[in-house]
Parts: sequence; C-alpha cells; structure tokens
Amino acid sequence: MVERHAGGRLAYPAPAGRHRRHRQPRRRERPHQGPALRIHAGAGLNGRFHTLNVFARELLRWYDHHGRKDLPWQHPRSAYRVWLSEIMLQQTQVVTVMGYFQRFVDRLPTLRDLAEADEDTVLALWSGLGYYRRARFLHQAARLCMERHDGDLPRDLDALMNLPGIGRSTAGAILAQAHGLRFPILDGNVKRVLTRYHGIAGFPGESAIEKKLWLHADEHTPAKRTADYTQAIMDLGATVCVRSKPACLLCPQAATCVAHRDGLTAVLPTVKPGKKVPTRSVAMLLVRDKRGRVLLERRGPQGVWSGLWSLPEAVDADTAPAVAATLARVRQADPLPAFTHVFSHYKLDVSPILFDHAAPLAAVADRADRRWCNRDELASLGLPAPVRTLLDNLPEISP
DNA sequence: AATACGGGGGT
DNA sequence: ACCCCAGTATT
Repeated sequence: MVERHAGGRLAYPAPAGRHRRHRQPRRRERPHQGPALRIHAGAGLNGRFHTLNVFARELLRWYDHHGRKDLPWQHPRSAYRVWLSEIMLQQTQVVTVMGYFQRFVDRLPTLRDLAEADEDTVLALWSGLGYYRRARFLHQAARLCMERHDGDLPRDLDALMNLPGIGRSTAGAILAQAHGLRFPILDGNVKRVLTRYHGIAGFPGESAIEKKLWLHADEHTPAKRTADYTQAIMDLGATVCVRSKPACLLCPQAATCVAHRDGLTAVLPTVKPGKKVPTRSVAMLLVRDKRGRVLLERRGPQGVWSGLWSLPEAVDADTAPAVAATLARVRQADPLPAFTHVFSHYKLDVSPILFDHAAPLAAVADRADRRWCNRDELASLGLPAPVRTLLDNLPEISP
C-alpha cells in the first residue's frame, strides 16, 4: 500500500541488506551552523546538549537498519541535487524519479548548467514526470540563483522560500539534507506520522493544525544527523506509517504513539472535510386516502431524481397544506419526523407531512404524471431511496 | 469512472 | 483563509 504522490517516496521496501554496507552517506564538512542552529536551539534540548530526543533516537535507530542510504541524490550530495530530487519527489514515486533524476543531472550536472539551459531542454528532461509547472519553476529558480546568490542555492530559509517552487518544507529538506542544518520538514508523510504519534485530530491542511504540526516537527528534529533524520521520517511515513493499515508492529515509535495506543490509526490523520455542501429543504406531502393509497408524482426530466416517482413537494411545512389542498380534499396535517438526505453536491432537509383521510379530486388523479398508489404498487415503481424508506415506514391510517 | 489528494502559488 | 494546479493512486 504505497502512498500516493510524495507519499510514494519509498516505492519499494528497503533492501534487506546485510552486505549492503553502505557507508553512512558521507556528508561533507558540516558547515558552520551559526545562526540557524542558534535560532532553533531554543525549541528543545537538541541544540544545546547534543542529545537526541526519544523520538529522533528511535527513528534513527530504525533508519540505520531500514532506511535508504543509497538514493542517487545522496551520492554525491549537493544542494542542487537534493533540490532537484525534492522537486521531482513532490509528485512522483522514488522508483520513477531515480531514472529521471540521473538523466537530468547527467545532462545538467550543476545549477549553472540548468540556469543556462533553455526551457525546452529542461522540459524535455522533465517529459514524462508531469506537473511541468514545477520544471518551469525549477528553471526560473536556477536563473534567480545566478542573479541573486552567485550561482548557488542560498543556505537561508527565507531566501530559499523566495524561489519559485520552494515552500517551507522543501526549503527545510534542502537545508537539512544538503547541509545538515537543523530545519524541520513537514510533507504529507511527516504530517501523517505526527498526527498519529501525538494523536492530533483535525484536518492537517487546516492552518491551526498545521501550525501545531510544524512545532512538533521542529521539536523532534535533532541537531545531530539531521539529514538522516529527515530522510528517516519520510521513509517511516512512506513504508510503515502508511495511510491505511500502517505496520505498527514494525514501527519504532509504536511504544509511545498515541494513535497506536488508542486505536486511532484508522481515523488519523483526519480526512479533509468535505467542502461544505449547500443545504436545501423541502416539505414532502404524503397525501393518503381512506384506502391507504398515496398520491405520487412523476418528477420532471430536469434535476435530481428525474423521471422517478416521488411525493408532491412544497417549499416548506407552512405552505404544504395549501399545496395539498390543490391535490385532494384534505382534513388534517400531521408532521412526520424530518430527515436529511445527502447528495453528492448538496444536502436536502426533508420535512414529511402526512395528510390522512384525503379524498381524491377527479381532475388530479387523471394525469399521466400523477397516480394514487397502494402499497403493492410501490414495489414496481422507481422511487428515490429516501422516499421509499419514508413510504415503507408510514404509520397506519389514523382513526 | 469517480474521487481524493500533495505541496506550492496566487489572491 | 481561500481556491487552483494537473497529475497519480485509490476506490
């Protein structure tokens, strides 16, 4: 069960690898982490004492056994290659990206090469990956780096985010993966891991929730091995903490995960709220005669339930008696329990009203789109499901 | 076939 | 805080 999109980063399981003996990705000299580290050190103990929080420690231990350390953009690792991979991975699975990535860097090995290439070349290299707008952003950003940053990607969060196609998460990934700087990321995988781990309900796309998640993401991000940690949490989300049926038995965080403890993995993260569908209301008229027959109307060719047999309607309960009076001689109006029917594009609040002991009007019954129906006849008619339910549950004729 | 969705940009 | 993008994976 592989996540879609970025979630599919780890499209296949980590190599079972005993003798894969990857050297730990040899990160280059960790750059001098002046300001960036200091800014973030306040969030936790990480910066100050060089200790790993429990979350990071367990995750890194897991990563050492199960994480991927041989992705093409990890060797050699450069800001340009990490950036390119992050952009490609935003929309495509790892397996697919690998081929494109290699072809891309073979043809355009440096940021300068990218900047100097024409757009057609870039798009040709991107061809097949989809989301071509991102290729254009990539290209534009490379040119901006030539202008603004001496031909390098900046090492500054804001400067990165000011480049097209780079948001906060991608900027964090670049700083963390390429430079080992302590910046958090928060992509779909990480959101899923953190909402479960902390038991955070609410749609993660909502700003208040997202804010919380960024705080957690930051608090877990260690100052040591930040690059590995970043890769690890994405891998965990992609291979273990997957959307449906997560492999909690294999999860290094299971012992402290709130969702696992409380059995909430199926409901976290909270699904995107359906866009608020408009609500309409209608009164449905159950006009019933002494013999228990109910007056039905065939609905018109337009709109919902077109062509089905249904009940006469009024805009609301107040106008229902007047409408009923045009259909039959009615004596009493008894409201029945209202209910809501949900369509794909709107909700319908239905107020059924029973007009018992109605006497048919000759002129009304005599039409092709109206008929008095007894119970047996209902079975053979096409009725909207809620209307059928309503008719099936009708009370007996009142005395 | 319909549906849901990431991460970013624009308003 | 809202929509839009333009693809893919899932149902």
